[in-house]
Amino acid sequence: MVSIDEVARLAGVSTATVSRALSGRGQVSEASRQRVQQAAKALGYVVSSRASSLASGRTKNVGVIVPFLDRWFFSTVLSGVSAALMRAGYDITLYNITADDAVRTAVFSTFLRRQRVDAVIAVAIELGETETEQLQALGLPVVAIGGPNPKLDTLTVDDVAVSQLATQHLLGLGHRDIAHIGANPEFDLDFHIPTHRRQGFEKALTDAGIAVKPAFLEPADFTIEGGYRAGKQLLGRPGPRPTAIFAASDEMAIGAILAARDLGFRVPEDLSVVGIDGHELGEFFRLTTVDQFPMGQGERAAERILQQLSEGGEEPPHGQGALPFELVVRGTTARA
Amino acid sequence: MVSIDEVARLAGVSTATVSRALSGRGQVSEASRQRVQQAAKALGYVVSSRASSLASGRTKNVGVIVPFLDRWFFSTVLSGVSAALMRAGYDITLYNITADDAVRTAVFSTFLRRQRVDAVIAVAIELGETETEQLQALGLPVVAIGGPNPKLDTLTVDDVAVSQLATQHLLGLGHRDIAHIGANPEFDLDFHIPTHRRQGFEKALTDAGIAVKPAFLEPADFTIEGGYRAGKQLLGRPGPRPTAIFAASDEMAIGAILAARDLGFRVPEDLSVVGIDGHELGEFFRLTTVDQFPMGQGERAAERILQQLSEGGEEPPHGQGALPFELVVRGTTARA
DNA sequence: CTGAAAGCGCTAACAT
DNA sequence: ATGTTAGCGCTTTCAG
Repeated sequence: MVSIDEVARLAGVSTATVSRALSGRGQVSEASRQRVQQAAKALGYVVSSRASSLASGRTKNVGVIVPFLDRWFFSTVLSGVSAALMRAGYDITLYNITADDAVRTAVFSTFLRRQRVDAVIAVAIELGETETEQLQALGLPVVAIGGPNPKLDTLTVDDVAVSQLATQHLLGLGHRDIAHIGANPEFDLDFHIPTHRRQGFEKALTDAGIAVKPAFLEPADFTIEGGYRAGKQLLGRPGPRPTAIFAASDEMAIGAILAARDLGFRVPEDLSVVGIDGHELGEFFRLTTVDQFPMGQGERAAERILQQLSEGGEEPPHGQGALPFELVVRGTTARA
Repeated sequence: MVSIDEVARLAGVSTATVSRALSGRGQVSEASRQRVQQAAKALGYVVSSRASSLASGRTKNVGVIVPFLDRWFFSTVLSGVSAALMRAGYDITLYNITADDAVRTAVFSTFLRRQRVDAVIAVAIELGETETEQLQALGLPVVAIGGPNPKLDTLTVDDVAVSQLATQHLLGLGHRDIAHIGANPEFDLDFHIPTHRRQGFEKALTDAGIAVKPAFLEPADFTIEGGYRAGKQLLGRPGPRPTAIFAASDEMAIGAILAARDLGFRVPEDLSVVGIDGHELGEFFRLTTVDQFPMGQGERAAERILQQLSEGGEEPPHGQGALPFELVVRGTTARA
């Protein structure tokens, strides 16, 4: 590996000047800068992050914690984080907190404390009291997506508002008998998203003067299969049937659509269905949904971190940032 | 941050002994080891990877290169890699090679050369001549998933055999008019997977004495939507219709199933469909498929790397390792 | 604007 | 088995 000394020698300057010219810190004459850059390129020199980070305290690396990798939402957010960070020349170290509790503990008590990262982004992780403190104790910029967490800088989408919006769309189309798929107490981890989405649904209904029918509340596990089963329940059993279904995730909405088809219902003629998320499959199923732009969430978090890393220690924009969302009307909803 | 000196002082030994006791390298008396470990725990000491890696040359970190994060296959492989590596105490630095060519170039010429990683795993990346050389020039263990690449240690699944197996399953069920969805010349990046899968299909047919009908070869882009369109083509147009469809990916198979349903065909009564991959959605659609265990691929690659990293420089198991696959018969295939 | 030199926190000979 | 010590390859004062 070619080292800084060789570059210095070839450029005819000291290693200090090479360091300054390459990092952009401190003053270097244009002439020196040129010669150093040429020398570096000629030798194929790349600054050793080991040495650089030990000397400077900066690693040019951000740690990203995610609860799942193999689920669409998380990998899409990660994709956004990665794109924005790499563009800025940062590496990213990935911490996948799995079901394994030992791993989770180790990440907070050991992995993150190895001085390998300049900052941390936590994606949709419900942090325990201790974990939040451990994160703060790192003394690094931290941004959490999903929340809110009053102790951390957070980017959150207002789930109650999101599902209100989706429900109001159905209401606006003249639907009165609207069922809800989602709300599953046993599945209410991760910031109580299922609960919030049910609350927004109920609020929209109540505001419109419509009573919430318990029989129209079908719990499901946020998967296509779960949505399918719930759809079968809602549409297949005797008694009153809904004219529209609000599913608390796109995957459940897709499951419900498939269930409706299997039961001989046409969507949207016989049944309207709306979801939430902006899932990649939504387009294919022509699903009306509320997009929450997961890729953009990742990019935003990354930019926020980069900003805190560049600002020479200005007061961090600590607070609860609101994430955008948008109703996307496609083909699965129509007039009642 | 508590440093090694404080631990040494508290334990009443030198920093060298602390280092030895904590890393497990060199001889330390049981008594000293105990005292050091207690002191370290009491102070909450974690070895600084910056300092440690500069001094030792080891980073306890593996670089992983992936072409996409937001596609099921890649994120699932990554998930396997991550699980295995974290279990061994390794961090993973993620390099997402996107469509952006500048980023790709930067990864090979700069990011990977920062001395931040001990080894590299390349997931399903068709490496150029130069890139392969750059990887070798790092002087680190490298394992590539997908291939083969004669210059690197590689883990590959035999795509020709995989699709032969799937096709033979259809043949065994008595099907003679079998269509193929996949093979798309414009989409033939990434190790020519589309081409290999078509070859296996044709080989199985030929071996069974059946001529390949060009009209039964429908190109598609490996998405559900692409499979849907291809299915519509195959089943909707005038002329002879297949009794079975071999789709070169599960997502296309699912699209084809949906197309068949829309056209009024029952699966598997009127039409058998088989896919390839072992996609998470396969279960829901009761899809018969050839599973290639992506999570296992990631774990294997990680284990291979760990092995090379631990073996004190034994001859690396350089070679072309074969990855397992398995026919999973579910409900979308039946007798002709 | 530039160079000399003192570390950054740890590991690995080399002694003992 | 343990301590001493010389770096690892950079960055950053501090002088000039």
